[in-house]
Amino acid sequence: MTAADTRQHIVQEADRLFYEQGFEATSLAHIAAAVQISRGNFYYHFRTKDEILDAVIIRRLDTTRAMLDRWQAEGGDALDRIFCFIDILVMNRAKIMAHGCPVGTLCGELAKLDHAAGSDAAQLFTLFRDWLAGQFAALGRRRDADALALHLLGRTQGVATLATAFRDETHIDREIADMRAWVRAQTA
Amino acid sequence: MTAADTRQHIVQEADRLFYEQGFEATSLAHIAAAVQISRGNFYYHFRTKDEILDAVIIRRLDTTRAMLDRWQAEGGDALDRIFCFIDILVMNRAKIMAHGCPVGTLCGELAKLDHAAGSDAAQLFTLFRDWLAGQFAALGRRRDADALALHLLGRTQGVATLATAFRDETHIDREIADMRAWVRAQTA
DNA sequence: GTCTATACCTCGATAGAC
DNA sequence: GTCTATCGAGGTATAGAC
Repeated sequence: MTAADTRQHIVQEADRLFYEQGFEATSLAHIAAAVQISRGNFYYHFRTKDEILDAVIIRRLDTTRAMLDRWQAEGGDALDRIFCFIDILVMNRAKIMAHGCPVGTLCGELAKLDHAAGSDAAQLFTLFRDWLAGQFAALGRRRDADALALHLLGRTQGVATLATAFRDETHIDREIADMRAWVRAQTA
Repeated sequence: MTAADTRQHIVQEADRLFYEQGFEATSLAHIAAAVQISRGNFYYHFRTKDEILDAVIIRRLDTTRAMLDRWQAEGGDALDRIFCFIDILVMNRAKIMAHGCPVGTLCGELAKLDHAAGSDAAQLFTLFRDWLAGQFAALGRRRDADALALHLLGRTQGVATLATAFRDETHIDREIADMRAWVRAQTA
């Protein structure tokens, strides 16, 4: 096992645990157990717990960018691409009901902790915001593209928050259908 | 200082700190310092930290019920009352940008902690949900009142989440105006 | 590069004086 | 009813053997 492999493994498991349990509630012992290394070994790869958080955020930024690029390359029109975004809620429904949106809950937790990495985490939202604005611009809504992007982003966050609290699948399905109809209405 | 006074004071400060910093990040030492009592004295009033959480949730349920009752008694129509609900976002804007929605963030944190009190915290949402459904029913939307209530509740949660992440006042104002227009359109 | 052992701190919680 | 003193567990982080 090279150092890079172990490091990547740590970041991957930390990413999952930070999402499932929260950043503060996840101890280095949890991560070490998941990666099957000792707690001491951890400090060969990272100097502090905050450094892991930074690495996790960078990892999420990378995977998010890759996902958006993939959607962009898949050859549909802007409407199809916005539906890809909404489909995140469909595909991750179970996880969202259990742990919320990975982006929204991380930003929320870091805000409460008054953590310096809060602005880095918010860049994850910015990635979606700018990408969505690009799609709405392509649909001929260049003037209010950013407002439309924020609106849709906010709708997904609201659905995720209520999904966690109520675990009401009917509500999720209805809101998703409503969002799709709203998007279609923007272009018509 | 009677025991009831001290207890009430503890719950009041715990309520504030749980909102500002989160439940887990707030230690008994924080609360004791805010109330200006010793850590030991704490255990005369509560046996565990979880018991404080229960008391905080009950306090929030009580103050929320009182607020909804006040709105109901204030003598406007259902449309005015729904606007009172939306105005929470206006009046608590600064706090929401700093710490999010007190209900949404508590439910989210307790879900990640897999905490038994999570369902109690969700009752705070249920209070708003049922009250809003009553208003929509009064507006002649009895058949889909609950769906409309959940939709509006979700919208406010989305705004709160993005407000914390972006601290973008323009976005908050725009979404509030949009929500008001949406409510008006439901009754027309 | 990974380990064991451990330092040091803060946490929730308890005991007992006043 | 409030205090001081303290316990044991578990947190982050470090030292040094292998």
